[in-house]
Formats: sequence, C-alpha cells, structure tokens
Amino acid sequence: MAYAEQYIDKLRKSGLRPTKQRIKICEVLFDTDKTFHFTIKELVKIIENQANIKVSLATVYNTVHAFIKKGYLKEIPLNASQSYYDTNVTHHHHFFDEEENRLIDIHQDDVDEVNIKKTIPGKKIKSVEVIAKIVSDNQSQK
Amino acid sequence: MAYAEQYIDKLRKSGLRPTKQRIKICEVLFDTDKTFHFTIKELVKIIENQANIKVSLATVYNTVHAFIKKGYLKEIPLNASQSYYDTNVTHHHHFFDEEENRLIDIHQDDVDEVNIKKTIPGKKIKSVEVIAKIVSDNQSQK
DNA sequence: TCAACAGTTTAGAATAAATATAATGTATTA
DNA sequence: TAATACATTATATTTATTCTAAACTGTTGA
Ligand SMILES: [Mn+2]
Ligand SMILES: [Mn+2]
Ligand SMILES: [Zn+2]
Ligand SMILES: [Zn+2]
Repeated sequence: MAYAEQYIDKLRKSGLRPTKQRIKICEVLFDTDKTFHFTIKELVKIIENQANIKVSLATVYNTVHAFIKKGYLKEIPLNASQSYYDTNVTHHHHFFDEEENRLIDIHQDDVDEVNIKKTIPGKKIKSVEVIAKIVSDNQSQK
Repeated sequence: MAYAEQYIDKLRKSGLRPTKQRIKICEVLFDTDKTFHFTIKELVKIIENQANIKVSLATVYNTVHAFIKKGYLKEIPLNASQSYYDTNVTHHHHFFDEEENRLIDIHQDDVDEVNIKKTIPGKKIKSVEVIAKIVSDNQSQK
C-alpha cells in the first residue's frame, strides 16, 4: 500500500488530518481509476468487509461531507430515500439503470452541449446535468 | 367552485373515491393552469391555511402517491432531505434556483434534443431529464 | 521529546421524512 | 339503508442523516 502516503498527502494538502479512518475511506473510494458511485450504506459495508479497523457511521458521514466540501466527491440526489455519491467530480452526466439501481457515467464529450432557449431574468446557469434513465432493451430482433 | 365536480370526475375516472380530503388536495394542486412544484411540507401548510377541513399527514402522503401512480403528479428528487413534486407530468426539464430553492419548468421545446453518443449494451433510454442550476447573475454590466 | 492544543472519532441520542398500523369513518352499491 | 370496500386518522415505526459530548489522536513548538 504505497497508496497510503498518497492519501496522506492528499488529506494534508486539504487541511485534513490523515487519520487511519480517513485513509481507509480514501482507499475504498480512490484506489481505482474507475468512477465509483455509492450510497453511505454501501460504503460502510465495503469498509466493514475489507478493513481491520472499525469506522463509525458518524465518521463515514463526516468524512464524506468533508470530501464533498474539498471537492473530492459529489453528491447526487437521485432517490428520495438515499443519496448517491460520486468520485468523479468532473462535469459529466449519468445513465441511471432503474433495474439495477446503478449510476453510469456519461462523459461530457458524449453529450452535445445542451442548448436551453429559456432564460430567467437576473439569473445565470451555473451547471447543467443530464440524467438518462435506462431499462432493459427487450427487443428480440434477429 | 364548479371545479369540485371536475375533480370528482377526475378521481372517479381513476378509480379513486372522491373524498373531501382528496378534492381539497386537488383544489390546491390543480386549481391553476400553472405548474405547481411543491414539497409535502409546503402542501400541508397551504392546505392548513386555506382549508376549513383538516387533512392528516398520512392522507397527504397517500394521496400524493396515489396521484403519482395515476400519473397526475411526478416526483422530483432534487434534494437529499426532501422530495419535490410536480403537477406538470409532461416530459419537460427544470431550472433549479439554488438561492430560492425553487423549481422552474423548461418546456421540452426549449431544449434541443439531447444527443447522447454513449450506449449501454442491452439497455435502452427510457427518459432524459435536464436540470440546470441557476444563481443570481451579479454582473454589473452597464 | 513531549505537553498542550486542535481536530477527530465514537456511541448513542436526536431529528425529520417517509411509511406502516389498526381502529374509526365514509362512499358506493344493491 | 345495510353491507362492503375503501379512506382517513392518530399514532407508532422505520430509516437516513445529523448532533452531542466525552474520549482519543495528530500536530506543533518549547
Ligand atoms: Mn448532505
Ligand atoms: Mn415516494
Ligand atoms: Zn458519475
Ligand atoms: Zn416541472
């Protein structure tokens, strides 16, 4: 785990003390190049399974929120009952697979610039997000 | 209130018994041509203020969900802590004013068809929604 | 090196949205 | 109008999330 030092750095540079709980959470979240979408419940389960250390629910929430504040994570409220979080903090869009309850990234370049003709006086657009819901394509076309 | 009969009809046609609670909720929700975006809390407050009848929270939730099922309302999970609901059940998009916590409709025609280049094998797109976050435009450009 | 301080973790309590329960009430139908 | 199915209600429950306050740990400067 030469990764640990990398995370210690990342945390230090953000003014967060590198505690073993935060390093563990970093490992789970960032030890891969792939985007990771998760709910708090899922994250806790993963930590419980692979860690020798225990991390309290409060710490998981606090750390996730600290990372959001620092720009390491993004919150995606897709669901009324539970938030999703995203390690991909670049501007991008999503498929949401309604059958598997799973988010899939759509790179910004894979969506033509969204052109909105309507404007609101005194307001400017800060961000535009596209969510495309997907389901099984059961066309049996031989 | 010649409206009441209209709502009684609407409810009957959907297999919902026209009770005075449901009619009242219909009045609050549908007594205008304008789209109405609301949270449960806001809806309850409005009913309390303008109605002579009392409607329990359970009935508000039950009725809102019944209307969602019937296609009279749409749920919009924008916020992790509370859902928004929408009387506009046509396919459309939204501005979300982050300062006033307010949804504003964008008609489908006001957004060019969103072209997504990425596809997921075995899956087809069911719906596409655009959410544009807006904030005050404090450019003082004389 | 280590004491002092600031920041962190934790168990558990609190909050609040949403849902479930089950008793009571009401609309419908014959 | 009686029987029935459905609806409303107060209340309890569930569950995600946040708060609290005490114990703990990382950092820093003497
Ligand atoms: Mn949050
Ligand atoms: Mn719901
Ligand atoms: Zn993503
Ligand atoms: Zn709308």
